[in-house]
Amino acid sequence: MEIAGRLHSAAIHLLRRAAKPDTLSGQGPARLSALSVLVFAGPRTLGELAAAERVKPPTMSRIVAGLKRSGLARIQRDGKDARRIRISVTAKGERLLQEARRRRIRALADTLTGLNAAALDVLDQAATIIESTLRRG
Amino acid sequence: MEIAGRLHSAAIHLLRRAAKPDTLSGQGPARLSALSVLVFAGPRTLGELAAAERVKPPTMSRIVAGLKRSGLARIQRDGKDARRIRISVTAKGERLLQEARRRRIRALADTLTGLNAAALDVLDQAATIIESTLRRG
DNA sequence: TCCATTAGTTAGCCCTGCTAACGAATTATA
DNA sequence: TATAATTCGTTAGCAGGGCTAACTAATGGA
Repeated sequence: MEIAGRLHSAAIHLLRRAAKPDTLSGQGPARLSALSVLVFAGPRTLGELAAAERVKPPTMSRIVAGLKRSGLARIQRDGKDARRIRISVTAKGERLLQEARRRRIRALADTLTGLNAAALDVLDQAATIIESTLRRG
Repeated sequence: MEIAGRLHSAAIHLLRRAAKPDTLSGQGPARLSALSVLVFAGPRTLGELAAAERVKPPTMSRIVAGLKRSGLARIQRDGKDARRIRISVTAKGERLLQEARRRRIRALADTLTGLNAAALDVLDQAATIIESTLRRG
């Protein structure tokens, strides 16, 4: 319980710090997050994207509509199952995500510089543990 | 540099998970966060609350209106400066906040229960590193 | 064939962020 | 002192992001 409380607090403060430069991309956090799934995990159906982001299909439907409207993702029909749609990132989308990511890294770099290799390793491991734990849960 | 991005992603997903039980309170995250400021830092004016939460005054104005409508906060006129309003938490508000906080931490703790001692130690250290680093930056 | 299931969309609700524009109160200044 | 500038908060209106309910279309099984 104690670790959970401190982790929660740390996550909140970390995100507040990191959220600022993301607004420069002109895209909200949900779109950037969905875009990063497409970039790092490849094309996905809407249901898969919704599950990965832990939101309901109608929510993801609107997020994807926004990405498409902004030219960051494209929609293709699935040949085998006409109910499914295949969502993939465009060159513009990949560029925008990488730029947003670079800005975010730079913002955090200012606060993370000064940490030694051991401390960075701890953060790296923590990120891995959190992601895998949440993926299982 | 890779670490910052992964940490950001982990924090997003962690908070998204922890936010789930908060919906049981019937209040959104912004209201709960503002309420916690009132509980732990005492009564504040609207401008002070907005600054503490890093949102603009119109946003905080609506959040406070919601808290008042739900009977979680009360508004008093400032005797010295009639432009200012003094916002304080009610007994109901304090009760609701503590319950929501307990639920949130518990939900997070539940997802961490499958982890071994070494993994928990990594998360503990990571929380410490993040908090102290952000406090300095 | 007919019907249940599945995938995605649409409509409509609420919350939360913003800017612009406003009214009221205070403070500074001519 | 009268007036102008500033400050505090609110209102209006926009967009994003979450949800449920209800719908269409396609699939697949009985």
